[in-house]
Order: sequence, then C-alpha cells, then structure tokens
Amino acid sequence: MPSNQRAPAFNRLLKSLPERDMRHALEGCESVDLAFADVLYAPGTAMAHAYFPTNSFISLIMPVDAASSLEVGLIGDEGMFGISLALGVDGSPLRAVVQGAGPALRMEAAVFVREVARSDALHRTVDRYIAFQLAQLAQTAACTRFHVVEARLARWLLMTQDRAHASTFRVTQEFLALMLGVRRVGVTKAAGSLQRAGLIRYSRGDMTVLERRGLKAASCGCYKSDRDSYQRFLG
Amino acid sequence: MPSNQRAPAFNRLLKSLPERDMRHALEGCESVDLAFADVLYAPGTAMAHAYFPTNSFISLIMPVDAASSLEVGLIGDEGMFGISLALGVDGSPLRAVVQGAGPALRMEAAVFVREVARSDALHRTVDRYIAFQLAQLAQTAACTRFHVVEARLARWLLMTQDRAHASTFRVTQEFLALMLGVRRVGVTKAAGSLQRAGLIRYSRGDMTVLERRGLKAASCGCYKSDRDSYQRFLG
DNA sequence: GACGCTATGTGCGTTGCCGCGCATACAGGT
DNA sequence: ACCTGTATGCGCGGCAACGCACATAGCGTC
Repeated sequence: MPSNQRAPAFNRLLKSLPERDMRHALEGCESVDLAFADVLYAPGTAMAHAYFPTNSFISLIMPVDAASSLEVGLIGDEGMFGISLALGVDGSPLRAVVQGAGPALRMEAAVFVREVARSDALHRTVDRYIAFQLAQLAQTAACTRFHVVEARLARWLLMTQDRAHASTFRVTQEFLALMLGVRRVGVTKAAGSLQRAGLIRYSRGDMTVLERRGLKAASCGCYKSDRDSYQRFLG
Repeated sequence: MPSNQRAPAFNRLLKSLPERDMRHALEGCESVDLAFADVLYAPGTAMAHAYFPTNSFISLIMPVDAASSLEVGLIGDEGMFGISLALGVDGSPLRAVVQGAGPALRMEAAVFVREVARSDALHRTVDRYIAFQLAQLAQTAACTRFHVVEARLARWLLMTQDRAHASTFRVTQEFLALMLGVRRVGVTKAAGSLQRAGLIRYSRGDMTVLERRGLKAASCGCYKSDRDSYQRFLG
C-alpha cells in the first residue's frame, strides 16, 4: 500500500452501529473486491446487492443521453449504496459505477432489507444517510448550475481524495469530463490552471493533490457544505 | 373557482392509504390555507409541521447566495413536505416556499413522526415518495446542467400546471428567474419565444398554458422522466 | 526502434447566458 | 389626471463553455 494511504478497515456507517447490530450486520455481509469501472447497478435492472465500501468508492451517475452524463453522488467508506432497497422500491435512475477500486462489504438485497427491518439502529443510520444524500443532490444541482468548471473540479478532487484516503489516485481527464458533464477540453483547461497554481500534479491518469488548503480555496463552498451536511446528519 | 380548475379535495399520498390508516392520519391533520410566498421552512430552523397540499403547491429552493437560488423540487397534491421528519433528522438545507396559494393539510412534526411510526402503510408511502424526490433531484441536476432555458421553462410550466390543476396561474418572470437560476431577461427571452409559438400567453403575472402538447415538445425529456419516476414509485 | 494506443494540449469560430443599464407599459391609489 | 410601483422588453459588450479538428507526448508491444 502506498505510504500516503491509510485504509480504513471498516465502513463508517456500519462502525457507528452498536456492537450487537454491527456484528449482526457484518454476518450478513460478504467481502468483495471492486474493480475500476465495474457497474454495480444499471437503471432498469433489479438491485441485487447493497454495498458498503471500506477502501473503495462508487460514483452515482445520472445518464442524460448517449454522450452526456453527470455525477450526482460519490460513495466511500462514509456511506453506502442501496438506499433504494431501504426505501422499499425496486430501482433507481442512477448508475452506480466503481470509481476507486478496492475492498467493500456487500449484502444481498433481501438480507439488507431484512437487516434494516430488524435493527432499529441500522434503520436510523440508513435514514440519516438518505437525508445526507438528499442534501448532497440539492447541493450538486446548485453547484452544477452556478459554479465554473475549475471550482467544480476542485470540489470533485477534494471529495475523491477523502474517499480514496490517499493524495494520489487514478483518474483521466476524459473520465472527469463525464463526471462534471463538460468537454474533456474544459477539464484540460481547469486542471492545467490548478496545476500551474501548484495545487495538483497529474500526468496520464495519475492525479496527485499537493495542497488541500489551496484546493479548498479554489473550490466553491459546496465542498464544505457537503461536509457540514454529513456532520449534521451523521456526525 | 375558475372553470379551468378542478380542485382535488384530497392529497393523493394520503388518499392512497388504506381506509383505517388514512382516517387516522387525517385526524392528526388540521386544514390550513397557504398564502403565496409563505415560508413553510427555512434552513437552520426547527421543522414545525409536515404539509400535505390539496390544492396548493410548494417550491423547494436551494439558496446559493444572496442573489441566486435554484428550485429543486415542486410539491403539490401528489406529494408532501416534511420527509426530513420521517428520516429522523432535524433539518434540511432547502427552503420551502408557497408557490401556489390554496388549502393544505398539515400535521405537527411530533404527530407526523408518531403516525409514520404507527402506520406501516404511511411509512411505506412516505418512503416511496422519498425515492421519488431523490430521482427528481437527480433529474433536476442533470436538466439544469444540460438543457437550455427555454426547455427548462417549458418543463417548469408543465410541472406547475399539473399541481395548480389549472391552465392559468400567477407567476412573474422575476420569480421564474429565481426558480430556474437565470436572469430575468433570460426568462423574458424564453417566455417570449414560447408565446410567439402560441404555446403560452402571459401578461403581468398571469400565465396561461395554451398548448400542453406543444409545451411538452418544447420541453426537455425531464418532464416525462419525472412523471415516469412518480408512476414507478407511487403509481 | 517503429508502431499504435491512450492521454493531454491548442486553435478557432460559435453560442447561450451574463451583468448592466435603460426604455416601455400597464395597474392601482390618491 | 397624475404618480408610483411592478412587470416586461431591449441593447451592448463580455465570458465561459461549446463543437470540431488537429497537434503533441508518453507508454506498451512486437
């Protein structure tokens, strides 16, 4: 493991549960390794599993048309994928794609539904996480509307660094363009600007955050707002 | 009541409940008349009531800064305000503002929380509505990013007409600009274009939808997507 | 060491919306 | 009839991002 990386052994949502509930939930889980670009869920299909990333992370992507899409959520060890199951519905319009390879815990859909029904603590935690997702979606909608690409890119890098637990991670400009819903060239320009400012360094898919402080200043307030929301609902 | 208006006596979420659950829920409600521009909830305050519009409607607005904001949700008789209460959290980043004056049912926060706990049917319905709100938020984020003002305006008019249960309703361009997160002049241009196409007629705050068919064609697919989501989760 | 793939960077004309300032027009009150 | 406030319309210069096409640069492969 790279020296800049400290892998969490646990998923923070599960870890926050009382001992008994956590133990029971973990018994319903299996450990899996998620590979980059794995599609964990595609709209229109049945949701087979809920996922609790430990040292991996997952993008929630809203498809618009063949060429365009927009990332509307990012899930790492602070969260989970599968809230639709907890809400008792059979699908979601969002694609779930592995963005950072690594280990995760997963639960079969039926098992997750049963666990949520039997554990009040898990149910409450999941509900609070849903509240966070709602807040994050609203924040993303506003951010996407009002903020320039460079600021949105800075926010994205900070969010990703948090979930990668590393200052270096792999991500191409092409991929960033899809996440931010802009042209690749737009990313080139914004990333070049951040690099010239000494905040990041990158080359052929290797992205390194050099100065978190500076990135925060370059980002819009949405990064901080997201963290505040998480703190309020789940902190 | 204008002839083009057919007021629903009920809120559709409540109406969908089994007789017993609905009756019990209604007993926890009081009837109120919502006035235009009433602020039902402001971020940072305690949420005092849940609202079930019958023939009124409510905007969910994400504030960005003093000058800018963005509507991320619209709640009429097909929905409710107060899902945060059901999720067991104490607040939301979204302002709730009355956009269409009219009658609604409301429940004190504590009563609503108790009802959700005691009625499985209500709980399931609220959960499904939350799933819809999540889908609508994601749709709005993508729509706001990719679609031009004219299409977004058309979508907004269709959504509002559905909830106003009337082809005429009051809305100024200034207000529309705040909802769509654009300049008032941008609305002037887009609305003028729709009017020249014979799809709408408006003057000094009186907006009339003349041709729903044409408006749908002028709008992006997001209007249809929203309705499909609602149908899937609550239909 | 040539080849090909992927990743990144550049140029150019276009567009959708911005900020700002101002002009018109209708409505209601006195 | 006048005045004032609100609603709508228009012009101008500017900017961020667009679409498209092409240029460079690293890296693996045979």
